[in-house]
Amino acid sequence: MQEKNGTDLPRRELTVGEVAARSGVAVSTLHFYETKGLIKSMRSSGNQRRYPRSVLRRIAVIKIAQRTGIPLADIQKELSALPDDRQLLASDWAHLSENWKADLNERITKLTALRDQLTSCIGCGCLSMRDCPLRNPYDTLSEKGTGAYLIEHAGEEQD
Amino acid sequence: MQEKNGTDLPRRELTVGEVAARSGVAVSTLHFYETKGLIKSMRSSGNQRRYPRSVLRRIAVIKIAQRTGIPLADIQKELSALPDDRQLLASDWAHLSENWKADLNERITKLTALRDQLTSCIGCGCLSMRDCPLRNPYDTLSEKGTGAYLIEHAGEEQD
DNA sequence: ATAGAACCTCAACTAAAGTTGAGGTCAATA
DNA sequence: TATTGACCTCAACTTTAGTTGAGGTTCTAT
Repeated sequence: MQEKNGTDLPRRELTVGEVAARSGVAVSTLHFYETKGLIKSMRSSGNQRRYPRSVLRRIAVIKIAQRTGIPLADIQKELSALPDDRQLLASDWAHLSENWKADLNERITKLTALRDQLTSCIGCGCLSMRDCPLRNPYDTLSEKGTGAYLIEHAGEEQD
Repeated sequence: MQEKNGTDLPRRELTVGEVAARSGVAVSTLHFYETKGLIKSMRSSGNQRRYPRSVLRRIAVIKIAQRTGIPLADIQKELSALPDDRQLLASDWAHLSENWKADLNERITKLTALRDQLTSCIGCGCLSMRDCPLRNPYDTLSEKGTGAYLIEHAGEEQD
């Protein structure tokens, strides 16, 4: 099967549809990413988008970052901080992914702590304002000493 | 300081403001939770919300579930599946938190796998469609054999 | 009794990450 | 050449989890 551009050489440029098919993101998403400055396109004579092959790697990087939980706006900032929107190099990737790995590790640490608290609190079920590690991070009253605990001590009900 | 209800007994009912202060969520959020069926209120003669003390525990449970990443709609479903909107018992808590712990574990597992892939790919930077574990989960083309790889093999550029 | 804090409802707005649709153009094929 | 699929823009809509504001009422303290 011959290439659509009428040559035997592999085309340099991809259409949106091709990029969508290969990257696994919808055409509308590519449009959206473009409005957000995450990717760029050249235009054909008829105003249709044409992408260099390197856009696929860029999209791959975006999707990996998203999987780690980084918001698109942050991804955009980091990508645009690279000199001159050039094609992503292995060294860029190393730099970006180191940052994202740190973020990811932090998230994992937090979730793991939460899980461990959950595990140790399942049998207990107290959810005590004072004592439960699951609630304490949110207990702002404890600093103020508003008398909430007096009520708790005196009352028939618990929170 | 005397209680606002003019008795020396601890009040049974809390106002929205009190619940907000104690639970750490905004009044507007309590209204919002009510529209979503996550919490309920009684009304005073003047149509103001009055809450039983047990709402605090309910809100605590909601917030814990949210921290694990459960959407409010799911939390609502699970809470409303409990018989008759009764006050949450330790056994309810055990049941709910077991479910949520399983969810959380799954999320931790996925994120950990992602981190490990990230770690092993940082030095590499290939992001190869075929070989990179970071990209492969999304590679739908690989099943179809569309010739993408022929192009990759022949081309000067990589994706 | 009255000021001011706290409360009420309802509608509109926010943010993120897109999707959907209308109305129109471009390009490859029969 | 004509059709059909792929593409274009722009606006509006979706979901989640709320927040903000307008206009009006209730509660509590002085």
